[in-house]
Amino acid sequence: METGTADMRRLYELLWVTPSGPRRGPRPTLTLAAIARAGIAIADADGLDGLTMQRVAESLDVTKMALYRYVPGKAELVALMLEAAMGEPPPPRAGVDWRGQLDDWTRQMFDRFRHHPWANAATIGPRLPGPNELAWLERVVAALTGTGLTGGEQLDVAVLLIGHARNLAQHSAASTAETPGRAWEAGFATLLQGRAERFPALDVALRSAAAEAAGDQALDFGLARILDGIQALITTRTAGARAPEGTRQGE
Amino acid sequence: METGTADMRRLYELLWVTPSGPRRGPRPTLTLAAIARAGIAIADADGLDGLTMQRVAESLDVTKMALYRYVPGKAELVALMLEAAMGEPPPPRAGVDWRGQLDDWTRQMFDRFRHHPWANAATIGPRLPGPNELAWLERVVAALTGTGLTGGEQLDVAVLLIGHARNLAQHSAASTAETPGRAWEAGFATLLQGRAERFPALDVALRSAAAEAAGDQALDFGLARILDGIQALITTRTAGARAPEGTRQGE
DNA sequence: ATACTCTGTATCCGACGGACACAGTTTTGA
DNA sequence: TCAAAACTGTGTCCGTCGGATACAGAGTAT
Repeated sequence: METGTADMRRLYELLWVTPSGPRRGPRPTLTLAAIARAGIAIADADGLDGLTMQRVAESLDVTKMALYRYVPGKAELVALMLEAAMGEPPPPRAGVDWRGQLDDWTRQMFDRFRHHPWANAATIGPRLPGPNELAWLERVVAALTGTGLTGGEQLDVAVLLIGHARNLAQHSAASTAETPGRAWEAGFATLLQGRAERFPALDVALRSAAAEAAGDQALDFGLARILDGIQALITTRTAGARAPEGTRQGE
Repeated sequence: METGTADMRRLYELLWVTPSGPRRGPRPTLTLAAIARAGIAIADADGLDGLTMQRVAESLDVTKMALYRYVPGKAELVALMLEAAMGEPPPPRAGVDWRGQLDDWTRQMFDRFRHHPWANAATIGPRLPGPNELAWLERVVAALTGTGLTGGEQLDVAVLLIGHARNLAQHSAASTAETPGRAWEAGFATLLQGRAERFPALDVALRSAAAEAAGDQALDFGLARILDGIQALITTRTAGARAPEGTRQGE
């Protein structure tokens, strides 16, 4: 792996530069988009471990090495897949305040990650963002423009929301295959059998949680808390000092 | 990979069952703890990709196959490493309210993940938690006992905070090797060169952010927002069935 | 038509995770 | 006291995967 700075340039061209000019040799039988699509289908089914250059090639009726004419390596293929799987962000609903926009945005992001569980593993470590990824980011910042938050804070909000969407998608991916609701807590409860005195508070919480509702409540809960916190900050900003909106960094 | 249910039992014994009784054959030259320590050292240096059974064995002066007498496979080794790298949670500071406890807790968790960047990749997907992991969870729930939050909500808070710590540790790991501060945003700014009309809000935010302070502000920002949101919820709960503040969100 | 360039292919290699059989060592039971 | 049993570490082997390289055919430009 270890995407060095040398491959970085190649990856940049793959993600950002559109194919150009008249070609010379025989026409390519494949497309970057088709390759990414094939990879996504495989990874959706069997995860990133099941994603093999061999399997991708077979599903496209080509040899494994043919793929390397399009993609420098597996890491770059995954980057392309990620960009394609995210897709363009949905257009913002009109007439919705920042809170509604961020709420929508986070749930959309959650859905994308949920439909492509491998995306979680693919987004660890530093990476070069693609056009779609930046477009998603743009939506958050645009929604927060005019709220009094500084540019850095707007980016911090984006980081926070992306993290929550990813985190919860991962948690819910675990419970999908098994029991629908609180499968996660169910496993913990089993572990706590006969160990209640070692984790007393956890034991009480799990027993209490078992009687509550199931579903995606963890996503809703965290999102509501985060948005409440942001709202509190915005309130103090807009109600506070009428200082000019410039980049005030002091405090 | 694909840790099936068969290996699950073996992993459970590795994580939860203490070695017992009189052994029969020759004395083992290694220890699970020593193996985990060696693996952690390697993964800290070169990541999970650099972690090889071969390298772990070499650093312990044994053959690769000798490790398989202690650990069923690499996945289980990583699980042991994770459990050891997390360690026991630090004891809660006395005389601190729930907010201070959760603040401390999240920063401690952040530090662990920051010191072991591979832990981020090791915690994707469903897994069997070890004693230490459950002990960390216990701390959060214990801190929230008596705040009026239900058991499920307490667990949701834990999920939220863990996610934030992990997420920010990952982001800060990227900027460690390069420029200390906002290296992340710097790369984005380069990408936006000549593309400002495509991502207008993002462009403005990045220019504004460049003038602000750097450092771990993203961790502080998100943590403050999250804790603010939790505090708002707790306030409505402890205030009883009285009319809560305007944080009520439609369904 | 010819030279050039690009595509897909076949072959090969090193690294890695892991299976398996074997030899040596220590404890247990007679 | 002594052999059987059980466990440890080792050497060897295999399948798979990512990737390098050289080559033959296809299509384009001059």
